[in-house]
Order: sequence, then C-alpha cells, then structure tokens
Amino acid sequence: MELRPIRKKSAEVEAAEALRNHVVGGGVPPGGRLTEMRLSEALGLSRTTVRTALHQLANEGLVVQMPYTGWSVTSLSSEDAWELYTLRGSLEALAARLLTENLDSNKIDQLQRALDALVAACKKGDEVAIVDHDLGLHKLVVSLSGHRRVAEQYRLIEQQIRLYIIWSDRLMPSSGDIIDTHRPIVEAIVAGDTRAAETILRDHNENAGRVLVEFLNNRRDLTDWAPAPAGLLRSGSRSTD
Amino acid sequence: MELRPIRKKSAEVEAAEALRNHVVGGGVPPGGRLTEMRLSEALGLSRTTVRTALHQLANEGLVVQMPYTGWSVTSLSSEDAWELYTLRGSLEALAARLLTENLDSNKIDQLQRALDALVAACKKGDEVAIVDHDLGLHKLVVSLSGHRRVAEQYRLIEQQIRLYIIWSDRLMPSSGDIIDTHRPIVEAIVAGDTRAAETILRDHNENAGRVLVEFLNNRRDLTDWAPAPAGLLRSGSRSTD
DNA sequence: TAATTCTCAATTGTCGACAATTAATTTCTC
DNA sequence: GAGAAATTAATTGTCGACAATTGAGAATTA
Repeated sequence: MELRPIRKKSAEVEAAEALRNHVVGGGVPPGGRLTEMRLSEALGLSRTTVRTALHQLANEGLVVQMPYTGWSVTSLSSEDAWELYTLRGSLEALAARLLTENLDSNKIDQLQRALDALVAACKKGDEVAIVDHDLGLHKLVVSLSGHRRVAEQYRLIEQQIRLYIIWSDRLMPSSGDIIDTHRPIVEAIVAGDTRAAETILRDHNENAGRVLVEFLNNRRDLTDWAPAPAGLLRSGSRSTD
Repeated sequence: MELRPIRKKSAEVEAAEALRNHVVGGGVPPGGRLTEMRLSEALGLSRTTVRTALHQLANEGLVVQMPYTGWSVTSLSSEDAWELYTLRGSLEALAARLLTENLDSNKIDQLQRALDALVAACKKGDEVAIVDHDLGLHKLVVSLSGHRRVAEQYRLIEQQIRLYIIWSDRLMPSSGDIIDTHRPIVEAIVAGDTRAAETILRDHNENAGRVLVEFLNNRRDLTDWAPAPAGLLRSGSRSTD
C-alpha cells in the first residue's frame, strides 16, 4: 500500500466543489436563485469564502451574478446548446488528431475497454450507465491526447452540458444507435486515420447538438424553467434549507 | 445627444482589469511574485477585494497561486506555447468555418479593411502596429463568427500569448512574409471556401507555434526568467512601489 | 384610482482584524 | 563547524461587521 501526500483543501475550493455538485446535480433549477447568506449557513462557512466559490462557478459559466441582487443558476438557451456542441466538437477533433499522431498500445487498450464498457451498458439497457460511459469515452479521448488546456476547457463545457441533461427528460436515441455512432470513433483512432477521426468526432457532436437544439425549441413553451431570455430569476428554490 | 446608461464598475472588476493590464503589459516578469498586501496598498483597496481579483486572473491562467506563500505570474514553458497555438488554431478554424457559412457584404468589408490596415503597417515597417493589426485580423474573424464562447476562449488565450510576446525580443518574420501568410486567409473566407479557410488558419497557427517553441527552446539557457520548471518564484519585482 | 414618491427590508460590496501556515533565521547540540 | 531543532517574520486563509445598492411595497397626491 502506497502512501499519497495529504493536502488539506482550502475551504474555498471545498465550497466550490460542493456548490458545483449541488448545481450540476440538479439541486437548483436553471434560473434558480442563490443567496450568499443562505449558502454560507448551509455550508457552515463565512460569507466571504462562499462568495469566492461563487465567483469561481461564475467563471465556469454555471452561475451568473446580478450586482447587489444575487446569483442565479445559468439558464441556457438553445443557442447556448449550439455553441456548446460546436465548441466541444472542435476540441474533440483536435484531441483525436493529437491522439492518433501519438498512439501506443496502452492507449489503444484503454480506448477498447471504454468502448466495450459502453457496449455492455447499451446491451443491458441501463440508461444511467450508458450516459456515464458515453461521456467517459469522450473524456478518455481528450485526456489521452495529453493537451492540458483542451482537457480543462472540455471539463468546463461538460459541466454546462450537464445542466441540460439533468433537466431535460431522456432524449437519447436507441441504444443501438449509440453503439453505431461510437464504434467508428475508436476504430478510426486505433487505425491511425487522423482525418477520419477528426471528421467523425466533429460531426458526431454537431449532430448531437442539433438534436438537443431542436428538442429545446420544441419544449420551450412547455417547460416552466427553460429560456428566461432576459436572465430573470425565479424564486422558490428552497433546497438549501 | 443621447443618454447612455451609466454602470459603475465594482472595485473588484476594476482591480482585475488593472492587474491584468499590469501583468500582460509587462509590469512583472513571468515568475515574478505578487503579494496581496502590496497590491492592495498600490491600488488603494482592501486585501479581500484584491484577492478576489487575483482569483479571477488565476482562472484566466495569468497568475498561479501557492497556498500560504503567494501569487506569481505564470511562467510559460515551450510546451505551454505549443498548447496555446494548437488550441488557438482549432478555435480560429471553427470560427472561420462558421463565418464562411454566414457571410454578408458588411463582414466582407470589415475583413478587407483589416487586411488593408495590416498591409499598410507592414509596408511602413511600424512593428508595434504590425503586431496590433495582426492580432486584430485574427480577432475579427473570431468576433464575426458570432460564437460567444469561442470569442471568450480566444480572449483568454490571446492574453497568455501576450505574456510571451512582451518578454521575448522580436521573433517576427519579415513583413513581406506576414502579408503573404494573411492574405490567403481573407481570400479563402470571402471566397466562401470553408475547407480552405479552416485549413489555412489551423496551419498558420501551428506554424507560428512551432517557431515560438523552437525559439523558446534555444533561448532557454540564456534567459533568466523563462522556464522555472518547478514553479519557483523570483523576488525583486518592485514595480508596484 | 392611477401614478408617483418615499420607506424599508433584503442582499451584495468592501473592509480590517485575527488565525493558520510557510519559509527563512537563529539557536542549540554534538 | 555542521546539522537539527526552535524561533520568528512574512504571507495567505477565514471571518464577522459595516456600507452601498436594489427592489418591492406603503404612503402620498392629484
């Protein structure tokens, strides 16, 4: 058993992590309001510390600040969804290119295992596991590329995408489709086909984005939380009490 | 005369702007140390406010924090340069694609004017103006794409790139080269040739990145500020006094 | 009653003080 | 004199308090 260094995390970063999980985990609906005082009571920290954490989340695009008024969870429009998915596609394409140019057997193994796990989850029909392994495969490509800045950017985008996923009922295609769209990704990469890997990843993401945009546009009049175009807030989020 | 709304900026964002300018403007060398106390005295603000601003800069990648020890200006390695330029190329390629798919005469005009300004600066040999208009053309492509997230990402990357430029003596190619490498960009975009625009912008950036990486690797032993691999700090930056 | 002004409770913006931690310096021991 | 231990100076981490600002509701006026 190996000992790893213990580094006590500062209250600031712990608060940021807790708030991040609270928000992307669906503890507050998009547009829901957050007040520094209530959060500091709930977390048992000073308001200054919570405030720093909120600023952090604001930089990550998860909350927005209204001066002297409060913080609210980001309300994402369908245009935001489009931006998110085009950007994600571009980052993944870059990562895939770097990865194919720098491949080794260990990385190939990891990709294969990730794909197998996704296939298994699809065959089993476990929807939670499917989403997990779907995102997992994409994240693996990014992380294996070894490009730290792309990985960091990707992390932020992924969290914003989660804001949708939690609050929109399942809009996934059939599990067969999922396998069919992901297997070519791994195949192109392990084959070293840079051009194909780039193209597939970009198109894959833009298609997913198109589906989501359409879904959001159709539901706009049904959901009560969705667009909030002017960034208005909605009270009633007492989940921190 | 029309009245425009007055919005008083909070001290936090003003501090962030001042610090950002100080850092990217070369007021502190990479690796140079910053202390909250001295900055708060220099700016006439409380340490808490300055601290918030420093956190903001840290999120932008301009400074790094060492717990209970201090803040220092990011020291960029040659690997950082490579990451910066590959990422930038990818973002610009995306922006160029979106732009060609959504062109109008007004945008074409702006592109032409930007290119003309760059050419004029090159012919005049004014190096400051060249850098300005070079960056300006690239930024224009991004901003005309209408993709807010790409624009924001691009802003951050550009600031980090400035950290190099300020502290490395001119490593620009001849002004003739600059014209030759930029004219095709505008030509491809206004011709609506999506594929070419993407390719040119990506390669253009990756070449610039390669040049910079090589430059940094060669100078590594000469410069006294450059790599600081373990993130060590250097005192003696009394520029805030 | 409709429109305007005033008031006030709620919330963020800013600050200075104290605690925790680090890194250098000094002291101590051999 | 050299190395380890204790001390100390410098700096960040955290906190509670006060000031500034906002938005909604009450009071006012025509």
